[in-house]
Amino acid sequence: MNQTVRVRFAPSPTGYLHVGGLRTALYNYLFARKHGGKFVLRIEDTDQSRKVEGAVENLIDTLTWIGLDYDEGPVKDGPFGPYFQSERLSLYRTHVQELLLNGEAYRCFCTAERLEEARRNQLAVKESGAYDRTCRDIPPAESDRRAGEGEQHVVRMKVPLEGEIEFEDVIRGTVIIPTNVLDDQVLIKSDGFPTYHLAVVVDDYRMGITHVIRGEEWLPSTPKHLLLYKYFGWRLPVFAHLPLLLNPDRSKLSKRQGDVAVEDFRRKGYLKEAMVNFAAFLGWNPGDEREVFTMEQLIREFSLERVGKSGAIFNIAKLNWYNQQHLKTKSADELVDLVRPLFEAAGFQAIDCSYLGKIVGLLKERVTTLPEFVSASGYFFHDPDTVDEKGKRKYLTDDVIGHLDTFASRLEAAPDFTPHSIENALRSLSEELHISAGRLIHPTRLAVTGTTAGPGLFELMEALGKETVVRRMKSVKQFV
RNA sequence: GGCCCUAUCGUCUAAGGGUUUAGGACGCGGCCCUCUCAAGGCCGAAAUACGGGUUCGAAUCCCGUUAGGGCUACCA
Repeated sequence: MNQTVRVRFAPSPTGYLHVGGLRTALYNYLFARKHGGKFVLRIEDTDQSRKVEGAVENLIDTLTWIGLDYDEGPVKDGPFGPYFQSERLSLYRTHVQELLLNGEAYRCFCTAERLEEARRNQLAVKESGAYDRTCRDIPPAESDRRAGEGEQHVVRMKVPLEGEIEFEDVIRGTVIIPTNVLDDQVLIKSDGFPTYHLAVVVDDYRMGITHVIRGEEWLPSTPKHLLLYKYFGWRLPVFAHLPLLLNPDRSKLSKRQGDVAVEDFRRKGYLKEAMVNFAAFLGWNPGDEREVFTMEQLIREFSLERVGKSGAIFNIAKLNWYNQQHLKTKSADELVDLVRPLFEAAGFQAIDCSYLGKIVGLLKERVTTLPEFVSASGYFFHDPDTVDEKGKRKYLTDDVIGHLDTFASRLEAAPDFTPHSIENALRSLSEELHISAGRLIHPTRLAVTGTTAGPGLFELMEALGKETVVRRMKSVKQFV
Protein backbone atom coordinates (compact mmCIF):
# COMPACT_ATOMS: atom_id res chain seq x y z
CA MET A 1 0.00 0.00 0.00
CA ASN A 2 2.17 2.88 -1.16
CA GLN A 3 -0.70 5.16 -2.07
CA THR A 4 -1.80 7.42 0.79
CA VAL A 5 -4.80 5.93 2.52
CA ARG A 6 -7.92 8.08 2.33
CA VAL A 7 -11.14 6.91 3.90
CA ARG A 8 -14.39 8.62 4.64
CA PHE A 9 -17.38 8.53 6.93
CA ALA A 10 -20.37 9.66 4.93
CA PRO A 11 -23.53 9.94 6.99
CA SER A 12 -26.74 11.55 5.90
CA PRO A 13 -27.68 14.34 8.28
CA THR A 14 -30.87 12.88 9.69
CA GLY A 15 -30.41 13.98 13.24
CA TYR A 16 -27.99 12.11 15.44
CA LEU A 17 -25.05 9.69 15.40
CA HIS A 18 -26.25 6.13 15.64
CA VAL A 19 -24.01 3.58 17.40
CA GLY A 20 -23.85 1.69 14.11
CA GLY A 21 -22.60 4.88 12.52
CA LEU A 22 -20.18 5.32 15.38
CA ARG A 23 -18.68 1.93 14.72
CA THR A 24 -18.40 2.59 10.98
CA ALA A 25 -16.80 5.96 11.66
CA LEU A 26 -14.48 4.41 14.23
CA TYR A 27 -13.22 1.66 11.93
CA ASN A 28 -12.58 4.22 9.21
CA TYR A 29 -10.79 6.43 11.70
CA LEU A 30 -8.68 3.60 13.12
CA PHE A 31 -7.76 2.45 9.64
CA ALA A 32 -6.74 5.94 8.58
CA ARG A 33 -4.69 6.63 11.70
CA LYS A 34 -3.08 3.23 11.60
CA HIS A 35 -1.85 3.80 8.06
CA GLY A 36 -1.03 7.45 8.42
CA GLY A 37 -3.86 8.33 6.06
CA LYS A 38 -6.67 10.85 5.98
CA PHE A 39 -10.10 10.53 7.52
CA VAL A 40 -12.71 12.53 5.63
CA LEU A 41 -16.17 13.51 6.82
CA ARG A 42 -18.63 13.94 3.98
CA ILE A 43 -22.26 14.89 4.41
CA GLU A 44 -24.62 13.00 2.12
CA ASP A 45 -27.46 15.49 2.03
CA THR A 46 -28.93 14.72 -1.36
CA ASP A 47 -32.40 14.07 -0.06
CA GLN A 48 -33.89 17.45 0.60
CA SER A 49 -37.02 15.98 2.14
CA ARG A 50 -34.99 14.37 4.91
CA LYS A 51 -33.03 17.41 5.91
CA VAL A 52 -32.99 17.95 9.67
CA GLU A 53 -32.07 21.31 11.12
CA GLY A 54 -28.94 21.24 13.25
CA ALA A 55 -28.14 17.64 12.42
CA VAL A 56 -24.68 18.34 11.06
CA GLU A 57 -23.69 20.47 14.05
CA ASN A 58 -24.94 17.75 16.34
CA LEU A 59 -23.06 15.09 14.44
CA ILE A 60 -19.82 17.02 14.54
CA ASP A 61 -20.30 17.70 18.23
CA THR A 62 -20.72 14.00 18.96
CA LEU A 63 -17.81 12.98 16.76
CA THR A 64 -15.62 15.54 18.49
CA TRP A 65 -16.72 14.46 21.94
CA ILE A 66 -15.89 10.86 21.29
CA GLY A 67 -12.51 11.69 19.82
CA LEU A 68 -12.96 10.95 16.13
CA ASP A 69 -11.35 14.04 14.72
CA TYR A 70 -11.51 14.21 10.96
CA ASP A 71 -8.90 15.69 8.67
CA GLU A 72 -11.21 17.13 6.05
CA GLY A 73 -14.90 17.90 6.15
CA PRO A 74 -17.41 20.53 7.17
CA VAL A 75 -15.81 23.43 9.07
CA LYS A 76 -12.45 21.91 8.24
CA ASP A 77 -11.96 22.52 4.58
CA GLY A 78 -9.46 20.52 2.60
CA PRO A 79 -8.31 20.25 -0.99
CA PHE A 80 -11.25 18.08 -2.05
CA GLY A 81 -14.17 20.15 -0.86
CA PRO A 82 -16.89 21.09 -0.59
CA TYR A 83 -17.81 18.27 1.74
CA PHE A 84 -21.56 18.66 1.48
CA GLN A 85 -23.00 16.84 -1.50
CA SER A 86 -25.66 19.50 -1.87
CA GLU A 87 -22.83 21.88 -2.79
CA ARG A 88 -21.43 19.61 -5.47
CA LEU A 89 -24.45 19.43 -7.76
CA SER A 90 -22.74 20.71 -10.88
CA LEU A 91 -20.09 18.06 -10.54
CA TYR A 92 -22.65 15.27 -10.68
CA ARG A 93 -24.36 16.90 -13.65
CA THR A 94 -21.11 17.09 -15.56
CA HIS A 95 -20.31 13.48 -15.00
CA VAL A 96 -23.77 12.30 -15.84
CA GLN A 97 -23.60 14.20 -19.15
CA GLU A 98 -20.70 12.00 -20.07
CA LEU A 99 -22.75 8.91 -19.34
CA LEU A 100 -25.65 10.25 -21.38
CA LEU A 101 -23.37 10.94 -24.29
CA ASN A 102 -21.90 7.47 -24.20
CA GLY A 103 -25.30 5.82 -23.96
CA GLU A 104 -24.54 4.43 -20.52
CA ALA A 105 -27.38 6.39 -19.01
CA TYR A 106 -30.69 7.64 -20.35
CA ARG A 107 -33.45 10.04 -19.50
CA CYS A 108 -36.60 8.51 -18.13
CA PHE A 109 -39.83 10.47 -18.51
CA CYS A 110 -42.08 8.08 -16.64
CA THR A 111 -44.23 9.66 -13.99
CA ALA A 112 -43.99 8.61 -10.38
CA GLU A 113 -47.61 7.51 -10.53
CA ARG A 114 -47.05 5.23 -13.49
CA LEU A 115 -44.00 3.67 -11.87
CA GLU A 116 -45.84 3.16 -8.66
CA GLU A 117 -48.63 1.33 -10.45
CA ALA A 118 -46.27 -0.75 -12.54
CA ARG A 119 -44.40 -1.83 -9.47
CA ARG A 120 -47.57 -2.77 -7.68
CA ASN A 121 -48.65 -4.93 -10.61
CA GLN A 122 -45.31 -6.68 -10.81
CA LEU A 123 -45.18 -7.36 -7.12
CA ALA A 124 -48.71 -8.74 -7.32
CA VAL A 125 -47.55 -11.44 -9.74
CA LYS A 126 -44.34 -11.93 -7.74
CA GLU A 127 -42.08 -10.28 -10.26
CA SER A 128 -39.23 -8.10 -9.06
CA GLY A 129 -40.31 -4.52 -8.54
CA ALA A 130 -37.58 -3.16 -10.79
CA TYR A 131 -38.15 -0.47 -13.38
CA ASP A 132 -39.68 -1.88 -16.56
CA ARG A 133 -37.24 0.06 -18.76
CA THR A 134 -39.92 1.77 -20.81
CA CYS A 135 -37.66 4.73 -21.59
CA ARG A 136 -34.43 2.83 -22.06
CA ASP A 137 -34.57 2.92 -25.84
CA ILE A 138 -35.94 6.35 -26.54
CA PRO A 139 -33.73 7.66 -29.39
CA PRO A 140 -31.21 10.30 -28.22
CA ALA A 141 -32.68 12.93 -30.51
CA GLU A 142 -36.16 12.50 -29.08
CA SER A 143 -34.78 12.40 -25.57
CA ASP A 144 -32.88 15.65 -26.10
CA ARG A 145 -35.92 17.30 -27.64
CA ARG A 146 -38.26 16.36 -24.78
CA ALA A 147 -35.72 17.45 -22.20
CA GLY A 148 -35.25 20.68 -24.14
CA GLU A 149 -38.99 21.28 -24.00
CA GLY A 150 -38.75 21.09 -20.26
CA GLU A 151 -40.40 17.74 -19.79
CA GLN A 152 -39.86 16.37 -16.28
CA HIS A 153 -37.45 13.46 -16.16
CA VAL A 154 -34.85 11.56 -14.20
CA VAL A 155 -31.62 10.05 -15.48
CA ARG A 156 -31.15 6.32 -15.11
CA MET A 157 -28.07 4.20 -15.58
CA LYS A 158 -28.14 1.52 -18.24
CA VAL A 159 -27.45 -1.81 -16.60
CA PRO A 160 -26.36 -4.67 -18.89
CA LEU A 161 -29.19 -7.15 -19.38
CA GLU A 162 -26.99 -10.17 -18.87
CA GLY A 163 -23.77 -11.22 -17.26
CA GLU A 164 -22.58 -10.95 -13.74
CA ILE A 165 -20.46 -8.66 -11.65
CA GLU A 166 -17.77 -10.04 -9.44
CA PHE A 167 -15.77 -8.17 -6.87
CA GLU A 168 -13.49 -8.68 -3.92
CA ASP A 169 -14.56 -7.51 -0.52
CA VAL A 170 -11.86 -7.39 2.14
CA ILE A 171 -14.20 -8.82 4.72
CA ARG A 172 -16.34 -11.14 2.63
CA GLY A 173 -14.08 -12.36 -0.13
CA THR A 174 -15.44 -12.76 -3.63
CA VAL A 175 -19.02 -11.62 -4.15
CA ILE A 176 -20.84 -12.38 -7.40
CA ILE A 177 -24.13 -10.80 -8.38
CA PRO A 178 -25.94 -11.38 -11.68
CA THR A 179 -26.65 -8.08 -13.44
CA ASN A 180 -30.15 -9.06 -14.47
CA VAL A 181 -31.38 -8.54 -10.93
CA LEU A 182 -30.06 -4.98 -10.97
CA ASP A 183 -32.42 -2.10 -11.54
CA ASP A 184 -31.77 0.72 -13.99
CA GLN A 185 -31.01 2.86 -11.01
CA VAL A 186 -31.97 6.52 -10.97
CA LEU A 187 -28.84 8.63 -11.00
CA ILE A 188 -30.30 12.13 -11.12
CA LYS A 189 -33.66 12.80 -9.54
CA SER A 190 -36.22 15.08 -11.12
CA ASP A 191 -35.25 17.82 -8.67
CA GLY A 192 -31.77 17.76 -10.16
CA PHE A 193 -30.15 16.17 -7.13
CA PRO A 194 -28.14 12.99 -7.52
CA THR A 195 -29.10 9.79 -5.78
CA TYR A 196 -26.77 8.16 -3.32
CA HIS A 197 -25.47 5.76 -5.93
CA LEU A 198 -24.20 8.43 -8.29
CA ALA A 199 -22.96 10.80 -5.64
CA VAL A 200 -21.06 8.18 -3.68
CA VAL A 201 -19.16 7.02 -6.73
CA VAL A 202 -18.37 10.49 -8.04
CA ASP A 203 -17.29 11.76 -4.65
CA ASP A 204 -15.30 8.74 -3.59
CA TYR A 205 -13.38 9.03 -6.83
CA ARG A 206 -13.01 12.82 -6.81
CA MET A 207 -12.01 12.82 -3.16
CA GLY A 208 -9.37 10.19 -3.76
CA ILE A 209 -10.93 7.64 -1.45
CA THR A 210 -8.82 4.49 -1.45
CA HIS A 211 -10.88 2.28 0.87
CA VAL A 212 -14.65 2.26 1.11
CA ILE A 213 -15.45 0.95 4.57
CA ARG A 214 -19.20 0.97 5.11
CA GLY A 215 -22.12 -1.07 6.45
CA GLU A 216 -23.24 -4.34 4.97
CA GLU A 217 -26.53 -2.81 3.88
CA TRP A 218 -24.60 -1.44 0.90
CA LEU A 219 -23.35 -4.79 -0.30
CA PRO A 220 -26.26 -5.45 -2.70
CA SER A 221 -25.87 -2.09 -4.42
CA THR A 222 -22.12 -2.27 -4.79
CA PRO A 223 -22.40 -3.83 -8.29
CA LYS A 224 -24.21 -0.69 -9.46
CA HIS A 225 -21.36 1.38 -8.13
CA LEU A 226 -18.85 -0.89 -9.82
CA LEU A 227 -20.64 -0.46 -13.12
CA LEU A 228 -20.42 3.29 -12.72
CA TYR A 229 -16.69 3.11 -12.04
CA LYS A 230 -16.39 1.07 -15.19
CA TYR A 231 -18.45 3.50 -17.29
CA PHE A 232 -16.34 6.38 -16.06
CA GLY A 233 -13.15 4.43 -16.53
CA TRP A 234 -12.10 5.04 -12.94
CA ARG A 235 -9.85 3.00 -10.76
CA LEU A 236 -11.68 1.05 -8.05
CA PRO A 237 -11.25 1.63 -4.34
CA VAL A 238 -10.95 -1.33 -1.99
CA PHE A 239 -14.31 -2.35 -0.54
CA ALA A 240 -14.93 -3.54 2.99
CA HIS A 241 -18.52 -4.17 4.08
CA LEU A 242 -18.90 -4.26 7.82
CA PRO A 243 -21.33 -6.61 9.54
CA LEU A 244 -24.45 -4.95 10.90
CA LEU A 245 -25.14 -4.03 14.49
CA LEU A 246 -28.28 -5.74 15.73
CA ASN A 247 -31.13 -5.27 18.17
CA PRO A 248 -31.54 -7.99 20.81
CA ASP A 249 -34.05 -9.65 18.45
CA ARG A 250 -31.36 -9.74 15.74
CA SER A 251 -32.96 -7.21 13.45
CA LYS A 252 -30.89 -4.27 12.23
CA LEU A 253 -30.20 -1.96 15.14
CA SER A 254 -32.85 0.71 15.31
CA LYS A 255 -34.48 3.27 17.45
CA ARG A 256 -37.69 1.79 18.97
CA GLN A 257 -35.70 -0.86 20.78
CA GLY A 258 -33.91 1.35 23.25
CA ASP A 259 -31.25 3.98 22.89
CA VAL A 260 -29.16 3.96 19.77
CA ALA A 261 -27.88 7.51 19.62
CA VAL A 262 -24.37 8.05 20.90
CA GLU A 263 -25.61 11.24 22.54
CA ASP A 264 -28.07 9.18 24.61
CA PHE A 265 -25.21 7.23 26.09
CA ARG A 266 -23.22 10.36 26.61
CA ARG A 267 -26.12 11.87 28.49
CA LYS A 268 -26.50 8.75 30.58
CA GLY A 269 -22.93 9.12 31.77
CA TYR A 270 -21.01 6.62 29.73
CA LEU A 271 -17.38 7.49 29.09
CA LYS A 272 -16.21 8.09 25.56
CA GLU A 273 -13.39 5.62 26.19
CA ALA A 274 -15.91 2.91 27.01
CA MET A 275 -18.07 3.70 23.99
CA VAL A 276 -15.07 3.51 21.69
CA ASN A 277 -13.68 0.34 23.25
CA PHE A 278 -17.07 -1.35 23.17
CA ALA A 279 -17.92 -0.28 19.62
CA ALA A 280 -14.52 -1.44 18.40
CA PHE A 281 -15.09 -4.90 19.83
CA LEU A 282 -18.44 -5.31 18.11
CA GLY A 283 -17.04 -7.14 15.12
CA TRP A 284 -13.33 -6.88 15.76
CA ASN A 285 -10.86 -8.31 18.28
CA PRO A 286 -7.10 -8.33 18.58
CA GLY A 287 -6.80 -12.11 18.39
CA ASP A 288 -5.73 -12.56 21.96
CA GLU A 289 -7.44 -12.17 25.28
CA ARG A 290 -6.99 -8.49 25.97
CA GLU A 291 -10.24 -6.53 26.16
CA VAL A 292 -9.63 -3.11 27.62
CA PHE A 293 -8.16 -0.82 25.01
CA THR A 294 -7.50 2.88 24.67
CA MET A 295 -7.92 4.64 21.35
CA GLU A 296 -4.13 4.63 20.90
CA GLN A 297 -3.96 0.89 21.41
CA LEU A 298 -6.83 0.36 19.01
CA ILE A 299 -5.06 2.40 16.36
CA ARG A 300 -1.95 0.35 16.82
CA GLU A 301 -3.69 -3.01 16.61
CA PHE A 302 -6.65 -2.52 14.30
CA SER A 303 -6.83 -4.35 11.01
CA LEU A 304 -9.67 -4.97 8.58
CA GLU A 305 -8.55 -8.56 8.24
CA ARG A 306 -9.64 -9.24 11.80
CA VAL A 307 -13.13 -7.84 11.31
CA GLY A 308 -15.74 -10.59 11.49
CA LYS A 309 -18.52 -11.28 9.03
CA SER A 310 -21.57 -11.80 11.20
CA GLY A 311 -23.81 -9.24 12.83
CA ALA A 312 -23.37 -8.37 16.50
CA ILE A 313 -25.98 -7.57 19.09
CA PHE A 314 -25.47 -4.33 20.95
CA ASN A 315 -25.34 -5.58 24.52
CA ILE A 316 -25.63 -2.95 27.22
CA ALA A 317 -24.48 -5.23 30.05
CA LYS A 318 -21.09 -5.45 28.41
CA LEU A 319 -20.99 -1.72 27.81
CA ASN A 320 -21.55 -1.27 31.54
CA TRP A 321 -18.57 -3.45 32.25
CA TYR A 322 -16.37 -1.51 29.82
CA ASN A 323 -17.50 1.68 31.49
CA GLN A 324 -16.43 0.39 34.90
CA GLN A 325 -13.09 -0.70 33.51
CA HIS A 326 -12.40 2.73 32.06
CA LEU A 327 -13.74 4.48 35.14
CA LYS A 328 -11.14 2.63 37.18
CA THR A 329 -8.33 3.95 35.02
CA LYS A 330 -9.33 7.57 35.63
CA SER A 331 -7.67 9.66 38.30
CA ALA A 332 -9.72 11.50 40.90
CA ASP A 333 -8.91 14.78 39.17
CA GLU A 334 -10.17 13.56 35.82
CA LEU A 335 -13.31 12.25 37.42
CA VAL A 336 -13.90 15.50 39.26
CA ASP A 337 -13.83 17.36 35.96
CA LEU A 338 -16.30 14.95 34.43
CA VAL A 339 -18.64 14.85 37.35
CA ARG A 340 -18.69 18.41 38.66
CA PRO A 341 -21.16 19.67 36.06
CA LEU A 342 -23.47 16.83 37.05
CA PHE A 343 -23.31 17.79 40.70
CA GLU A 344 -23.94 21.40 39.83
CA ALA A 345 -26.91 20.47 37.69
CA ALA A 346 -28.27 18.53 40.65
CA GLY A 347 -28.14 21.64 42.78
CA PHE A 348 -24.87 21.19 44.62
CA GLN A 349 -23.22 24.57 44.21
CA ALA A 350 -19.69 25.70 44.99
CA ILE A 351 -18.35 22.28 45.77
CA ASP A 352 -14.86 22.07 47.15
CA CYS A 353 -12.69 20.25 44.62
CA SER A 354 -10.63 18.31 47.05
CA TYR A 355 -13.76 17.16 48.87
CA LEU A 356 -15.28 16.07 45.56
CA GLY A 357 -12.02 14.30 44.77
CA LYS A 358 -12.35 12.27 47.95
CA ILE A 359 -15.94 11.41 47.15
CA VAL A 360 -15.24 10.13 43.65
CA GLY A 361 -12.25 8.23 44.95
CA LEU A 362 -14.42 6.43 47.46
CA LEU A 363 -17.21 5.79 44.98
CA LYS A 364 -15.49 5.02 41.71
CA GLU A 365 -15.31 1.27 42.16
CA ARG A 366 -18.93 1.20 43.18
CA VAL A 367 -20.64 2.90 40.25
CA THR A 368 -20.96 2.06 36.60
CA THR A 369 -21.96 5.42 35.13
CA LEU A 370 -21.25 9.05 35.95
CA PRO A 371 -24.66 10.14 37.29
CA GLU A 372 -24.44 7.45 39.94
CA PHE A 373 -21.72 9.49 41.59
CA VAL A 374 -24.37 12.10 42.23
CA SER A 375 -27.16 9.78 43.26
CA ALA A 376 -24.88 7.90 45.65
CA SER A 377 -23.49 11.06 47.23
CA GLY A 378 -26.36 12.61 49.13
CA TYR A 379 -24.96 11.95 52.57
CA PHE A 380 -21.71 13.64 51.67
CA PHE A 381 -23.62 16.91 51.47
CA HIS A 382 -26.42 16.75 53.97
CA ASP A 383 -27.37 14.73 57.03
CA PRO A 384 -29.57 11.74 56.20
CA ASP A 385 -33.25 12.49 56.77
CA THR A 386 -34.18 8.82 56.91
CA VAL A 387 -32.36 5.60 57.61
CA ASP A 388 -32.64 2.30 55.83
CA GLU A 389 -35.60 0.48 57.38
CA LYS A 390 -34.13 -3.00 57.45
CA GLY A 391 -30.85 -1.68 58.77
CA LYS A 392 -32.65 0.17 61.51
CA ARG A 393 -34.39 -2.95 62.72
CA LYS A 394 -31.20 -4.94 62.59
CA TYR A 395 -28.72 -2.50 64.08
CA LEU A 396 -30.34 0.32 66.00
CA THR A 397 -31.17 -1.37 69.25
CA ASP A 398 -31.24 0.63 72.48
CA ASP A 399 -27.91 -0.67 73.74
CA VAL A 400 -26.27 0.10 70.42
CA ILE A 401 -27.51 3.67 70.52
CA GLY A 402 -25.76 4.05 73.83
CA HIS A 403 -22.59 2.61 72.37
CA LEU A 404 -22.72 5.02 69.43
CA ASP A 405 -22.99 7.87 71.88
CA THR A 406 -19.91 6.68 73.71
CA PHE A 407 -18.03 6.17 70.46
CA ALA A 408 -18.98 9.64 69.27
CA SER A 409 -17.74 11.24 72.47
CA ARG A 410 -14.44 9.48 72.22
CA LEU A 411 -13.97 10.53 68.63
CA GLU A 412 -14.80 14.05 69.59
CA ALA A 413 -12.14 14.05 72.28
CA ALA A 414 -9.46 12.31 70.21
CA PRO A 415 -6.67 14.46 68.75
CA ASP A 416 -6.61 12.68 65.39
CA PHE A 417 -9.32 11.86 62.93
CA THR A 418 -7.75 9.54 60.40
CA PRO A 419 -9.01 6.20 59.12
CA HIS A 420 -6.40 4.57 61.30
CA SER A 421 -7.21 6.44 64.49
CA ILE A 422 -10.94 5.97 63.96
CA GLU A 423 -10.49 2.28 63.47
CA ASN A 424 -8.35 2.01 66.59
CA ALA A 425 -10.93 3.85 68.63
CA LEU A 426 -13.68 1.61 67.36
CA ARG A 427 -11.83 -1.61 67.91
CA SER A 428 -10.75 -0.81 71.42
CA LEU A 429 -14.27 0.22 72.33
CA SER A 430 -15.66 -3.03 70.97
CA GLU A 431 -13.14 -4.93 73.03
CA GLU A 432 -14.10 -3.07 76.18
CA LEU A 433 -17.74 -3.81 75.48
CA HIS A 434 -17.02 -7.42 74.64
CA ILE A 435 -18.80 -7.15 71.31
CA SER A 436 -17.55 -7.77 67.79
CA ALA A 437 -16.32 -4.83 65.79
CA GLY A 438 -19.13 -5.42 63.34
CA ARG A 439 -21.67 -4.66 66.06
CA LEU A 440 -20.31 -1.14 66.07
CA ILE A 441 -19.34 -0.74 62.43
CA HIS A 442 -22.74 -1.37 60.90
CA PRO A 443 -24.71 0.86 63.24
CA THR A 444 -22.14 3.59 62.76
CA ARG A 445 -22.45 3.40 59.00
CA LEU A 446 -26.20 3.56 59.29
CA ALA A 447 -26.06 6.56 61.59
CA VAL A 448 -23.58 8.40 59.44
CA THR A 449 -24.97 7.62 55.97
CA GLY A 450 -28.50 6.37 56.49
CA THR A 451 -27.66 3.31 54.40
CA THR A 452 -26.17 -0.12 54.91
CA ALA A 453 -23.95 -0.14 51.85
CA GLY A 454 -21.10 2.03 50.75
CA PRO A 455 -17.39 2.76 50.91
CA GLY A 456 -15.14 1.53 53.69
CA LEU A 457 -16.39 3.07 56.92
CA PHE A 458 -13.20 4.61 58.23
CA GLU A 459 -12.27 6.34 54.97
CA LEU A 460 -15.82 7.50 54.68
CA MET A 461 -15.81 9.00 58.17
CA GLU A 462 -12.57 10.81 57.56
CA ALA A 463 -13.93 12.30 54.36
CA LEU A 464 -17.04 13.49 56.14
CA GLY A 465 -15.08 15.12 58.91
CA LYS A 466 -15.24 14.78 62.66
CA GLU A 467 -17.90 17.36 63.31
CA THR A 468 -20.38 15.91 60.84
CA VAL A 469 -19.76 12.37 61.98
CA VAL A 470 -20.21 13.16 65.65
CA ARG A 471 -23.34 15.17 64.99
CA ARG A 472 -24.93 12.38 62.98
CA MET A 473 -24.01 9.70 65.49
CA LYS A 474 -25.40 11.65 68.38
CA SER A 475 -28.64 12.47 66.62
CA VAL A 476 -29.36 8.97 65.37
CA LYS A 477 -31.85 8.55 68.25
CA GLN A 478 -34.36 10.61 66.29
CA PHE A 479 -34.88 7.76 63.85
CA VAL A 480 -35.92 5.12 66.37
C1' G B 1 -41.23 -13.57 -4.00
C1' G B 2 -36.07 -12.49 -6.10
C1' C B 3 -30.91 -11.45 -5.07
C1' C B 4 -26.97 -11.16 -1.57
C1' C B 5 -24.71 -11.97 3.20
C1' U B 6 -24.25 -14.76 7.69
C1' A B 7 -24.26 -19.17 11.15
C1' U B 8 -19.07 -21.50 17.87
C1' C B 9 -21.85 -20.87 25.11
C1' G B 10 -27.90 -16.34 26.48
C1' U B 11 -24.37 -12.13 24.48
C1' C B 12 -19.34 -10.38 22.36
C1' U B 13 -15.82 -13.67 20.51
C1' A B 14 -10.81 -17.17 20.03
C1' A B 15 -9.29 -21.60 17.55
C1' G B 16 -6.50 -19.94 9.74
C1' G B 17 -7.62 -29.15 8.86
C1' G B 18 -4.16 -32.30 13.69
C1' U B 19 -1.11 -28.32 19.59
C1' U B 20 -8.99 -28.90 21.49
C1' U B 21 -11.44 -32.96 27.32
C1' A B 22 -13.54 -26.13 21.83
C1' G B 23 -10.19 -20.94 25.00
C1' G B 24 -11.39 -15.86 26.95
C1' A B 25 -14.86 -11.89 28.33
C1' C B 26 -19.87 -10.07 29.81
C1' G B 27 -23.98 -11.85 32.28
C1' C B 28 -25.64 -15.90 35.69
C1' G B 29 -24.71 -19.37 40.19
C1' G B 30 -21.30 -20.82 44.20
C1' C B 31 -17.02 -20.13 47.30
C1' C B 32 -12.97 -16.98 49.20
C1' C B 33 -11.48 -12.08 50.86
C1' U B 34 -14.10 -8.64 53.97
C1' C B 35 -17.04 -3.67 58.37
C1' U B 36 -21.42 -3.47 54.29
C1' C B 37 -21.67 -2.67 49.03
C1' A B 38 -18.46 -2.89 45.27
C1' A B 39 -13.74 -4.35 43.37
C1' G B 40 -10.59 -8.61 43.25
C1' G B 41 -9.46 -14.04 43.39
C1' C B 42 -11.07 -19.16 42.69
C1' C B 43 -14.79 -22.64 40.96
C1' G B 44 -19.21 -23.93 38.08
C1' A B 45 -23.32 -24.29 34.45
C1' A B 46 -23.24 -22.89 29.27
C1' A B 47 -21.74 -23.49 22.25
C1' U B 48 -19.43 -25.60 16.97
C1' A B 49 -27.73 -25.23 13.65
C1' C B 50 -28.78 -29.95 10.80
C1' G B 51 -27.46 -33.52 6.88
C1' G B 52 -24.13 -35.19 3.39
C1' G B 53 -19.35 -35.28 1.31
C1' U B 54 -13.54 -34.38 0.85
C1' U B 55 -9.57 -36.18 4.23
C1' C B 56 -5.77 -40.80 7.92
C1' G B 57 -8.08 -36.54 10.60
C1' A B 58 -13.25 -31.19 9.99
C1' A B 59 -15.70 -26.03 14.39
C1' U B 60 -12.24 -25.17 10.31
C1' C B 61 -12.74 -27.06 3.13
C1' C B 62 -17.12 -28.31 -0.46
C1' C B 63 -22.49 -29.17 -1.33
C1' G B 64 -27.41 -29.15 0.41
C1' U B 65 -31.10 -28.02 4.14
C1' U B 66 -32.69 -24.91 7.95
C1' A B 67 -32.59 -20.41 10.42
C1' G B 68 -31.51 -15.25 10.82
C1' G B 69 -30.39 -10.71 8.55
C1' G B 70 -29.81 -7.16 4.59
C1' C B 71 -31.28 -5.26 -0.10
C1' U B 72 -35.11 -5.04 -3.59
C1' A B 73 -37.36 3.93 -3.77
C1' C B 74 -36.79 9.97 -7.81
C1' C B 75 -34.05 7.29 1.14
C1' A B 76 -29.29 6.95 2.58
